[in-house]
Amino acid sequence: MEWATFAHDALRRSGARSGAAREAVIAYLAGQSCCVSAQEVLDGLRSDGRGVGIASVYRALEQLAELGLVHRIDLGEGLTRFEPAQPGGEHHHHLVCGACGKVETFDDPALEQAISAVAGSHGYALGHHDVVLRGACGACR
Amino acid sequence: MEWATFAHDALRRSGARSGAAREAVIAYLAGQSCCVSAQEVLDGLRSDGRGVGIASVYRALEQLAELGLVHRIDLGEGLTRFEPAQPGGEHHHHLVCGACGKVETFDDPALEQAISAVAGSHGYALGHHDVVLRGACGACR
DNA sequence: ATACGTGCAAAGTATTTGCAAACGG
DNA sequence: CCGTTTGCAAATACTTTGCACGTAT
Repeated sequence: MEWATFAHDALRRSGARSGAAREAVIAYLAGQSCCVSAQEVLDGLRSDGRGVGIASVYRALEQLAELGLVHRIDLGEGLTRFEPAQPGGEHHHHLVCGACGKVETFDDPALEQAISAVAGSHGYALGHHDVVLRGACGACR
Repeated sequence: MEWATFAHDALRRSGARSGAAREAVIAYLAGQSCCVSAQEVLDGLRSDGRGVGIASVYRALEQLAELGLVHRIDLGEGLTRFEPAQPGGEHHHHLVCGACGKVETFDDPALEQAISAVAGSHGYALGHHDVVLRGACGACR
């Protein structure tokens, strides 16, 4: 199922109404593969000729995050990034090159298992988790 | 070796002079086991009767971070936390309880190895990395 | 002496909130 | 209709910067 469809369903189920700004944010996010900032969302919508306000972008992202439809990602730049969350729980983490700023994603079962084991051994019911690796990418080393 | 001593040496080597505010920040951090915010550092110094300015705290933390003497940690609260970095490279990561806000630290070799393997397989020279696990702690579940 | 460190206040940036108007069910 | 959503502007929170003065070397 498309993420946008999934998001619409979840919103409807939560009792939310439909509105132009949030629809636009959902459509924009659905076309993103990796994390984007609130400002990037706004710029994307504005360049499509939509007169959206930044506050509506933040409100939409906040609402989607509360429903688990987007994940907040912090790459240490002093701003929050957001990305659509897959319903199945599949997720990836991020590798950031400190030299060129490139951001790559990765997904590693051994890492997930280690994380799960740590949470379990501390008595935690694991929720969301963020892993951000910083370093120098192949081209920049 | 004490972290404070290590920090002093590294600062001297970098050509920095000594100043009251930064000394106070170093002394405060040396007494912390886990991450603190800039405001917490300031409050700690102020309650010791020191007339330090918040700007000096930020400047000291920035300088220490650049020398690798403190690590910036982001737990997703919208502010940056700082903690003294051990010279040997030993470090820990964080578990945050979403219900009570408790922050615990952990250190897991399997996790570190998985991280190292991921970075290597992507051609990255691994630098610093942050792992933040969120969930419900034993008491809150 | 001279450059670095410091404190205050002002500026800057990201995000949130108050509010009146527009809008959906 | 009535409550949600929206855009704007103002407010807030954290962090950085400008500047005059103090201080270490």
